[in-house]
Amino acid sequence: MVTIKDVASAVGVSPTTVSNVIRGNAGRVSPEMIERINKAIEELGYTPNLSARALVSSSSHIIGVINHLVPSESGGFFQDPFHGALLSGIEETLRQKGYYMMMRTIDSCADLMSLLNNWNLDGLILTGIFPSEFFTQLLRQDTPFLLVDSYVLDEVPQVRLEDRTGGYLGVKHLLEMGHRRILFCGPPIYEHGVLRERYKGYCDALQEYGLSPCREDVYGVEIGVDRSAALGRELAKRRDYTAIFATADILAAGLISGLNDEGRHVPEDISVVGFDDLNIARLTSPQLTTVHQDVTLRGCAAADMLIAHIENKQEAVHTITMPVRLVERQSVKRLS
Amino acid sequence: MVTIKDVASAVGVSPTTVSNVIRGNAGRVSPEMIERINKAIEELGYTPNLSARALVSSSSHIIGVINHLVPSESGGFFQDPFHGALLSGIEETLRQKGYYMMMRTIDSCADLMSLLNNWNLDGLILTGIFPSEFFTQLLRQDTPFLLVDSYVLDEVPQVRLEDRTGGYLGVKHLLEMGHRRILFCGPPIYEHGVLRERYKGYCDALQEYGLSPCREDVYGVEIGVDRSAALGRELAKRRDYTAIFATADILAAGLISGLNDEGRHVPEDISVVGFDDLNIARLTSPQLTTVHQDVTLRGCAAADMLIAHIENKQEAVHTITMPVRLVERQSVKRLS
DNA sequence: TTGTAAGCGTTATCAG
DNA sequence: CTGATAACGCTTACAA
Repeated sequence: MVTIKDVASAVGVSPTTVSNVIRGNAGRVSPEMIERINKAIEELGYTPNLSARALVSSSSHIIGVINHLVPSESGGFFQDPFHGALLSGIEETLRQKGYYMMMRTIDSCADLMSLLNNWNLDGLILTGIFPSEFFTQLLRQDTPFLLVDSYVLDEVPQVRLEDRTGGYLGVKHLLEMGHRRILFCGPPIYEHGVLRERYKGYCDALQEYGLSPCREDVYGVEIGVDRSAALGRELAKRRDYTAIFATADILAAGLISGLNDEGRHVPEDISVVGFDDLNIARLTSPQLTTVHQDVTLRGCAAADMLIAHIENKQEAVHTITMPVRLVERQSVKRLS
Repeated sequence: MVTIKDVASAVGVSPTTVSNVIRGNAGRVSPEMIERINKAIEELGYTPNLSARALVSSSSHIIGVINHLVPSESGGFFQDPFHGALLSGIEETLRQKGYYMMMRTIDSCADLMSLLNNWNLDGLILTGIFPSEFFTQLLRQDTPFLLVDSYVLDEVPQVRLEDRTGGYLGVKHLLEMGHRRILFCGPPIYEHGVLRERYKGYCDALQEYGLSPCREDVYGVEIGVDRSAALGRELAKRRDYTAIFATADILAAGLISGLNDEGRHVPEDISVVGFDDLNIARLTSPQLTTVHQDVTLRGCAAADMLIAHIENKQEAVHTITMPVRLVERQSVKRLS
């Protein structure tokens, strides 16, 4: 391991000077010296020891990307293609801006706090569902953090989506295609949060057509292939509706599969609209009509926003909202 | 930030003693002292600064999980559900064994070497495709590393799969169901590696039935929805085969979708066998008959094996091979 | 059983 | 423009 000292003695200067040229502390050192030192750095293959830097500067340039472990769906986090797309954006942006990404699932708030202190994390991106205890604790300290796709209170910094509009667009499309009885399927609805908003959009659209939502048209189902397929089989029994609005493509795909198992076909018998427009929306047969969001871009936005907070706490924004749009494919049938 | 010193002075002992009880260096300190110190640690909310520890012990307990960035498929790494499942296993195991996971895509070998030194990484897990230059460089230094699902030389430590058997099982199943002309679709075949093995299995099975493989039955296609669907549309034109063996479920799903676009249905017109048995295998219609592997378990195995290398370089194994089996679902039709 | 002191590689302060 | 020197929080000989 070659250190600053090695470089210094190779060139015949003090460690301080080497440090200054490394950290771009220009002005403070002569051009020819910079030249010589850079050459030595190159030749010796010097790489800064970031642990040491973190120690002395109490800033690690490490961002924690955290998922709260829900026991019922162990590993589900990574399996969900939504998170893959999100991570892709987060990782790329962090890397380009000179940050490192430490990924971890956690059980408890204490876990998270330990992690934070263990590594002097510069910031935190939280994905998934967190009990509000986490936020009260996090808000009480000063490491910036931010939520993506959590079901969450307004006070917390986050990258949001036009969820209500999304719900509205998906359901309105079904209504325009002649459907009148439309089921709403998504993870259990929380008081605040994404799903609540999408549900409101669902209601908005129904209302616009003079319809009113009813309890037995709303189904709660956890994200996951097995459970959504099971729900699909269950829904195959009902004959009093013609369409389903699902709050995630992965759910929609499972539903289609379950319906199929029971001989109900999409879109001939039942029309389905999804949400997200992930790759899988084009892998199902029929391809899924869905509400599009740019998940990867959302990851980028999250990372950008967090870094803005870290580097310049003043002017950084607290919340941003990303747009949605409807993408028509093959899973909706026009009723004559 | 509360440090060892704070704990020490709170209890009225030296930092060394505190350090000893923290690091479980028992024997060296009296029971009642241990008691008092632990109490103080608890009360003050002490958390070890791992940067400092890494600095002094030149071991960080951080494992780098690395993907080589192939420009043509930016972000593809994360999108691929295979990697999601893999990561899930890796993360869980690392965490349980007290390691931290730093994820990063890299452009070049130099990038990787910098990362390694920057953080004193204790080990490396590589996923994806790497030029052999990487391996020669990595083998030349002494941080343990390991490959999962790369297309790779034998000398490198890795978690393998019964790829040849997998190819054999999938194709044999098609043969048993009466198919005689079977296409092979996968990413471009390299001289060594996973796909080569699967292809050998394909040949094995054909040979067993007195058939011989021919060049025009082998298709190369990069992993990705668009490209595999496009290939599906292309394959819809050929009428001289009845079945396809795809080396990944995600490919199989794309193919089915593309075939569908052109009015060729699975399994009525064409039978398809996939590989991996990811969640999506149950989301396609028809559900995919596929060669199963336990991807998450493979991630666990990889992490376990790497840690064994790190903590006990002697007895750790160099390579392990995980089993496969065929899972029959609905994408293969029996020819009368 | 406990304490002292040096040192890991870096940055920051201040003096030359 | 350059260089001592201290400090970051921790571990580890070695000493008491």
